[in-house]
Amino acid sequence: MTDGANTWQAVQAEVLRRIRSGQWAPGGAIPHEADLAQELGCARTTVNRALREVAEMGLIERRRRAGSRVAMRPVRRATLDIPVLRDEIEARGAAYAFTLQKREMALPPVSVQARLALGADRALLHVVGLHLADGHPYALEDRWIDPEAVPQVQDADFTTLSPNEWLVLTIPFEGGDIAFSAHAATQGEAAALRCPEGAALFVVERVTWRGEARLTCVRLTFAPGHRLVTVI
Amino acid sequence: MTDGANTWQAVQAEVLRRIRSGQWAPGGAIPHEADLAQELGCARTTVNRALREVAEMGLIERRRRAGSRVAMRPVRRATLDIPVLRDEIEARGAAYAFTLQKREMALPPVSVQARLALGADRALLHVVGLHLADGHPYALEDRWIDPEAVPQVQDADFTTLSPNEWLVLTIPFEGGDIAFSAHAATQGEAAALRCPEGAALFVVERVTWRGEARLTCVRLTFAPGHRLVTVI
DNA sequence: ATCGGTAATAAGTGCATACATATTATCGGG
DNA sequence: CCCGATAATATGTATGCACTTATTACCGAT
Repeated sequence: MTDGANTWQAVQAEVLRRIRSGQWAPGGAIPHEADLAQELGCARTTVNRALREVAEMGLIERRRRAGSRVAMRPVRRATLDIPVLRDEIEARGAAYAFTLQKREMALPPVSVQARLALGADRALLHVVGLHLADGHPYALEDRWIDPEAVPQVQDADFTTLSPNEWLVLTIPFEGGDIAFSAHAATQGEAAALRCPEGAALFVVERVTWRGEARLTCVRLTFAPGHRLVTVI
Repeated sequence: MTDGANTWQAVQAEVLRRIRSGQWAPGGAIPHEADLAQELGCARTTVNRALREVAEMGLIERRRRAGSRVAMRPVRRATLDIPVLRDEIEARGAAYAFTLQKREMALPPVSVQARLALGADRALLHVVGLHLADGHPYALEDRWIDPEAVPQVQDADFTTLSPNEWLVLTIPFEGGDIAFSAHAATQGEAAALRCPEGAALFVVERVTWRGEARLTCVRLTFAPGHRLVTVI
C-alpha cells in the first residue's frame, strides 16, 4: 500500500519512481493493471491511463495477455517543436524580416525529383529567400513547390510573406518527414549567410505531403552556430 | 451526422479531417465536447480522448470554460527516437564495434563546467571513444561523468561496453536535454573519423540529470553525411 | 511429440455518471 | 462606472461496468 492520491498523475509518478529506482528492473514484468489498481487504491481505468503514457515514452512495453514489462533497451523519445521561423526569431526578441531572392518555374535537380517522387520532366516552382533576425542572416530557405498539388501558390506573393509562413497558413497540419544534418557551405550559401565557404551549417530538410501527393520540399540552411534544443 | 464507428480513433480521424480540410479554420472555435459527442454518436469521454491527443500534437488549444479552438500558429511537434548507438548501427544491418581512446580523471573545460553547473575545481571522468559500423567510423563519443553523482562508474569497464550503452543500462530513464548542431571537424575529430579537417559534422550534445544532480554530458560527433530523420 | 483448436487472460476501449477545476460572464454594491 | 463576489460552463478526471481483442496456455487428437 504505497498509495496516495488516486489521480493518474500520482499513479504515473509512482510507476516512474519504481522504474527509476530499479525496483522494477529493465526487462522485468510489472504488476497487472488490476493488481496495481488495488494496491494503489484506484480504478483500473486510472492505472491504464497512467501506464499508457509511460508506454508512449518508451519506458515500458505492453502486450495484451502478456502484461507489461520495463523496456530492456529504452529508446529515448524526444519531442521537438518546429516553429515557423518568424516565431522562432521573434521568440528570441529579434526583429524578423524576409527577403525573396528567387521565384521561378524550373526543372528540379534529381535529388528533389527523388524526394518528391516526380518525373524528370515536371517543372516546379522554385523559391529561394533569406530569413533575417535583427538584420543578420538567420536561415536560407530553398523550396520547391508542386503547383499542381498546391494551385493557390500561383497567387501567393512571397515578397511580404515567406513561403515558410504562407504554406503553414494555406495548407496547415499536413504530414511530412524531417531530416537534420550538417553541410559545408557552398559558395552561394556562404554569400547569402555571410559566412566562409565551407563553414559547417546546420540543415533541416522537410517534405510535406497530403495523402499520396507530395506538396513541397524545403531545405533550411541555418547560419553558423545554430542549435536545435529540446528537453526529454 | 457524419458519424461512423464510435471509437476514439474514428472521432480523431474525423476531427483531423475537418481541421485539414479547413472546415474548422485556424483560430476558430470547434464544437464543445458534448455537442461533438452527440453529433458523432458517442460518449463525451470518447471525444475527450480523441481531442486530448490532437491537443498534444499542437493542432488545437483547449481551455476550460473557453472551449477548444484550432491553433492559430501550428507548432509542428516531431518525436525523435534517440536509440543507443549500437542499436542504431545494428538496425542498419552493420556490425557494431566500439574502441576506447581515453579514460582519465581531468578538469573539464569551462563549456562542460557550465553545462554541468559545477565548480572549476572538480575533476571529472573523461571518456573518449569511437563507435564503428562495419569497421568504419560512425560517431565519436566525448563524455564527462561526475563520479560523485555516478559512483558506480569507477568499476565500469568501457573497453567492452561503451559509456553510451553502460549508462543506459546503469542509470536508465533519467531526464536530460539534447541539442543538435553542425560543427567543423577539429584536427582530432578529423583523425578519428577519417575525414578532412574542417568537414561539416553533425553533433548531438546531451546532458543527463537526476533531480538536481547533473550526472553526465556527452558530445556525439557523427561521421560526415549523417542524417537524423523522423516523420511528423 | 507435434499440431491445431479452444479456453483463459490482460490490456484496450466505450459508456454513463459524478465530481473537480479553471475560466469567464454576470450581477449587485459601492 | 468600477470592483469583487458569485454563478455558469467547458474541460479534466475518477469510477464501475461491460465488452473487445490480441496473445498465450492448455489440452486433446493425430
